[in-house]
Amino acid sequence: MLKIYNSLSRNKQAFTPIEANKVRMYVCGMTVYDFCHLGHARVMVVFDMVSRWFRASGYDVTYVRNITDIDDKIIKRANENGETIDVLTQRFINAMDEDSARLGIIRPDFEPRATQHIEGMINMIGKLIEKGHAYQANNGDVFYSVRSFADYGKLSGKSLDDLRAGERVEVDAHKKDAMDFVLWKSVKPNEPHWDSPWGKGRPGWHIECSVMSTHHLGAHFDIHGGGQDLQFPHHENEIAQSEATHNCQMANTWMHNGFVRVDEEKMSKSLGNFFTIRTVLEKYDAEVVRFFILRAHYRSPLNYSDVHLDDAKASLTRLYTALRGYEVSANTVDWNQPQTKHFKEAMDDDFNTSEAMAVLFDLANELNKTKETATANLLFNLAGVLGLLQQNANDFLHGGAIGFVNTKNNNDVSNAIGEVGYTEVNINQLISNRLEAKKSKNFAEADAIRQQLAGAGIILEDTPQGTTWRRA
RNA sequence: GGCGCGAUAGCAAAGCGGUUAUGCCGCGGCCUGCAAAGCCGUUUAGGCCGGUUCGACUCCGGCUCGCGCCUCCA
Repeated sequence: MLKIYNSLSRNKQAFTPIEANKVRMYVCGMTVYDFCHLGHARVMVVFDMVSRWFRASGYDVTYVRNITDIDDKIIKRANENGETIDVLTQRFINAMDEDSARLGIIRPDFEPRATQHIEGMINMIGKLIEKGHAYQANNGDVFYSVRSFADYGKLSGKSLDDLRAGERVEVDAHKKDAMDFVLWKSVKPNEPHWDSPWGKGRPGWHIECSVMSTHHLGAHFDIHGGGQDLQFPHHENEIAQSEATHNCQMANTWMHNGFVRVDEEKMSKSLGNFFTIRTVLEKYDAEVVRFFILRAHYRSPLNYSDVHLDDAKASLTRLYTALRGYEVSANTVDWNQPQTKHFKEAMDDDFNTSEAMAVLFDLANELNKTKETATANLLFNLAGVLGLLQQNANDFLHGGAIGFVNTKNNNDVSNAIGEVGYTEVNINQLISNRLEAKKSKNFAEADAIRQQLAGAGIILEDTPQGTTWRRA
């Protein structure tokens, strides 16, 4: 039985789908005005893992992750760059898709863009005004009246009377209550706008998620996810909008993943301490990043540093080393074996990937001892549930380092260290040379070759089947 | 000021009221021409103070420290 920690009830609860065998989940995605950083990577990887586990558990999953493609920061950035909003957002959507693909993310079933749902937003705002939950202020903006929604604060556990609105940011004088939030912003010079019953303008941020989730999943769906920082006010506001509009619960389960931190501080654009996914991928294999994210529980804070990435790489190398040389193929996992059962119990316990991954290491250990292809297959398929170990083992082990492109593309191995680096051809030639030296008991020569390669980060390993190599 | 989260060995990170988490690193052994990989073994834990209990890292209370949200943020 799958249990999930629900932010709404603040405890783990058995998951019961609204409709048998179906999971409908919505996750707040990115605002596309810049490259995705590791915090975004965590949301993508975590909810990819969640959707994979539901599918592996036999559910028919509909996964929606939105794209915010209209917002203050986008407008500002487009102006700064002297490009149109469409060009800017499309560029970063493309970049996001690339990053996401490299991290092994299965694309969500729907990736709606806010600008495709303006009409739906206007409709929902209209309903909210009709029902007395929203009002147009005299500056033309339409606000949601938080005091009109009795349950406001139920997700974040906040009480309107205890909040310190205006503590850090000046309150808009047009609001009735300081915590009221904007649904529709009236047009300003040189800004994109749409026609509406309240004049030309554009939507606020919160309304888009209520509208897009309703559009794809209905008024009431199973899971709503996102980063912890969205719990308040964004998700609280979504609840206020959707539940006031539809008179029913919006999502049964609210899931929030923990932050990625740098030096014990939240990684964020405003703090400027962020690392973009593509920067990190210049140095580390994307699977190392995925492994790094999944080996921690999704709700725990995750500290980013090169030391931790190196550690993750070493761990993943152990798994791939075990798998090297086996012909593996995708199979259905039998969940009744001791190890798979353990894995399943861990995953069913609020997606405990840490513990589930311990099973992968148990299997690697068993494989190293028994050398049974069946065990290799089990390891491959079980890891596959998490989107791990799906590369060819040698490809992973050979591809570890950066900067070994032989621009001269020749087979001259005599002077290969340095700016040129080694190609597979170079390395295989050296291995063959070393083998000859070993045969003639010329160990000094053999060791010299091994040293030469080691100096370039290439480690040789003699096995009964011959010599293999990997990048350090 | 309000609300919430966390503190596990050198590092990372889980479960669990009593029985090896796991990975990296270190150390010893086996293996190896020597290594590497692998295998076997092994040193380092549970912020502090109380309480409950036959027994607590695990439950309860207090304290200290760190982090997050209350502005946009994944």
